[in-house]
Amino acid sequence: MGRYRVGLETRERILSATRRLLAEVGIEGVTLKAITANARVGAGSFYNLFASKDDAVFEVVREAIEAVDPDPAGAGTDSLEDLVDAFVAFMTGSSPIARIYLQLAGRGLTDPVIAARVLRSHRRRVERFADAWQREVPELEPAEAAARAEVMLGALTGLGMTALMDPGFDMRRHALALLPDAARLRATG
Amino acid sequence: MGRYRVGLETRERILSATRRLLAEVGIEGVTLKAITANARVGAGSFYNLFASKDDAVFEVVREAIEAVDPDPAGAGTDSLEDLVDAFVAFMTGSSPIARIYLQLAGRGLTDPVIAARVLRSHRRRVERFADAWQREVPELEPAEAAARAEVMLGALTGLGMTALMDPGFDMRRHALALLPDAARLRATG
DNA sequence: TACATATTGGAGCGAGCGCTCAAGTTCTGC
DNA sequence: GCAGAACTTGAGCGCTCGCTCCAATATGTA
Repeated sequence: MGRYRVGLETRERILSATRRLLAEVGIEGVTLKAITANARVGAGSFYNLFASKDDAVFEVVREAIEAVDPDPAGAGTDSLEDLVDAFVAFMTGSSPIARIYLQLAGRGLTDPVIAARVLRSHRRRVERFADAWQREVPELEPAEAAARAEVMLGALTGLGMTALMDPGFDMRRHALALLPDAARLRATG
Repeated sequence: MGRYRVGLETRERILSATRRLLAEVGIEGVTLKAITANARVGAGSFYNLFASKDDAVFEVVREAIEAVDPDPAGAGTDSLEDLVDAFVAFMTGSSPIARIYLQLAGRGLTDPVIAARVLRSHRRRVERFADAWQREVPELEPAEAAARAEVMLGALTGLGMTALMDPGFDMRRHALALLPDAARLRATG
């Protein structure tokens, strides 16, 4: 499976086509026919290199998440409004990863394996937000900071869904309302 | 569509079969064949009563949501905490339809037809929440009440997703944090 | 060069999908 | 009890799906 030069190149073309299609039509819209047509490859070539369609899809999603994940060093210097802005940009920006992420989360509602993966990345993000809350409002109990982070992320996720369905939706405006007064003033100032 | 007694009964049998199947096998598992076999009805009868398969699915979801409505008549008597409690009950209660609702919303991220339907019901709900905000805090500008309703519903949706993936998640606790102080005190007694 | 192995395209398989349609049956109001 | 609307059936249409198969060809190795 991909031992000769041409084979590896074909593999890359297939992954690239899958990536492009995931971005354009989402997880359910990705068909084998679309992938092979887009990669200009026969179905036989595809199955010479991948065990199944899902095999290719998971590989692309894995790579995409990895590319976005980094948490650069986790230095802990990001403010609450930084995090909110980053999340809004993630949802409303040009990158299609957000849509895929939410569709994956939707699958997680019935697929325990996917649910575990989604929850893990969710928890990591809640921690980041909780830390930022603590820095913003130092007198907060840690549990209270965590609770506020949870609510904030929930709201951002929900607002993101609306934003992705309704292009006219001003996600940033609503998202900023989630900030404590001081941070909101800084952000809108 | 469903004007004679038998027709209405058939309609109920179909909805009941759809409800049962949605609960048992999830949204992907519900096929027309399964519905009609389960309801002991020909495909033609189905299409005499429903415009499409999705039509029946939406109806089931709509009814499930309505079932937890604290003010089905729209009398304008529901408080903010009533609405939040109803949403939490819908998400965390015994009915498996909440899962279906969120999966439908997920499909709306790439399917414009579904997106339109989801957004329509979303807007209706935002209005209900906005009215309740207005009643709770009369000095609020209408636009501000609408904005708070939007954020609140976004948060409830996002928290619902977490709750459905993580059985240990205390959705109600986090949801109540979204209420204004007076209402929160009333709700937590 | 000779040969094994990897890679290729694409016709086509079998299954399953949502949905249509023509024909016959049942119900209701008058 | 009759007209006509509402209801019913289920074979089957047209389509798409993931995937298989295999002869032809390209590639790397000795």
